Amino acid sequence: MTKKMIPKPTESELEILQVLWQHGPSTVRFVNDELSQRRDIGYTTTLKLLQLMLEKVLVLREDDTRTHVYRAAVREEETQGLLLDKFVDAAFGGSAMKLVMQALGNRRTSREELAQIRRLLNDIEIQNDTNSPANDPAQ
Amino acid sequence: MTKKMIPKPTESELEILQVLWQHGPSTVRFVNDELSQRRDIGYTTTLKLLQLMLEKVLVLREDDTRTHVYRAAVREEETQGLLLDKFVDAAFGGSAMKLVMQALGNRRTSREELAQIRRLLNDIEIQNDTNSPANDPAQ
DNA sequence: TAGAAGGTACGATATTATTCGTACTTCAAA
DNA sequence: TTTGAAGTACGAATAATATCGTACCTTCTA
Repeated sequence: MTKKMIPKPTESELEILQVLWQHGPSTVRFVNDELSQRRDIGYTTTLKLLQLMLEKVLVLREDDTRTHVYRAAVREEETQGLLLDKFVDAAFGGSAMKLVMQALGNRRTSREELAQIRRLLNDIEIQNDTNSPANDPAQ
Repeated sequence: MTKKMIPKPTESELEILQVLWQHGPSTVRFVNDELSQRRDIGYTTTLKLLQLMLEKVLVLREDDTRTHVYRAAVREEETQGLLLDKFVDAAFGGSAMKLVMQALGNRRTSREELAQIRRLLNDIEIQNDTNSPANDPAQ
């Protein structure tokens, strides 16, 4: 019954998860090639990282084949949500609002993206109206 | 001329910066009391952290008085911006958009906050129209 | 003026994350 | 059937953080 608790991935682990999320199940060689495009990293380093991630159950692997295949064991959105929560606390004193304003304020945002956000805002507003009987001034 | 390069603060350092940003220049004692409310931490640990932060010039201090007073040497928004960039890369593969959607999607957002975002979106749109001659499909 | 209270300095230790070398294994091709 | 290319396993070195003990200094007050 206990909802699967995701251990917070480290920077390097996250880098690897990105590869797996983006490309699906992959060999060590493939993951390493991807990482190598971004920075200097040895093959056995990648291998070791994946092995550690396996212990933490951040990834799963198929080892029937000689060349093992790893795949993410944690979902992208869920993991990002977890990290986002911690990040909002750590860097923005818990204010998701300040974070959103920063994120939108300090970078180019295309017309299409703006529209996308507006749609989301509408959805949220409708949901607010539907669910909460009165409005609830923050306490 | 080189714009001051902010070293990326660690988790603990950020915790301390939050205190200094929120309360202004503070003594070690005060910072430690604040941190203690959130977690177990010894006085000398806080002291040491502040001393290390002084070396990295994340904080400045007045030591004319016997009891030193520390204050943030980096601005809140600037630091948050820096961290946000890195975080977007690390956790969201560089897509600030995905981050914003997550941040808005998975938490209660009050009517007032929604309005605030809408205002920001309007500002951005106006600025887009003013500055860019045609629209620039992301490349 | 002795000594307790409350400061600072700083070395030592523990912990975590990252990195890589080396040994061993398996497979396929010459 | 040898050999070398491509794998995996895993211990150990390194680096960065975080934590704390202890020594020492300053100030107040009984």
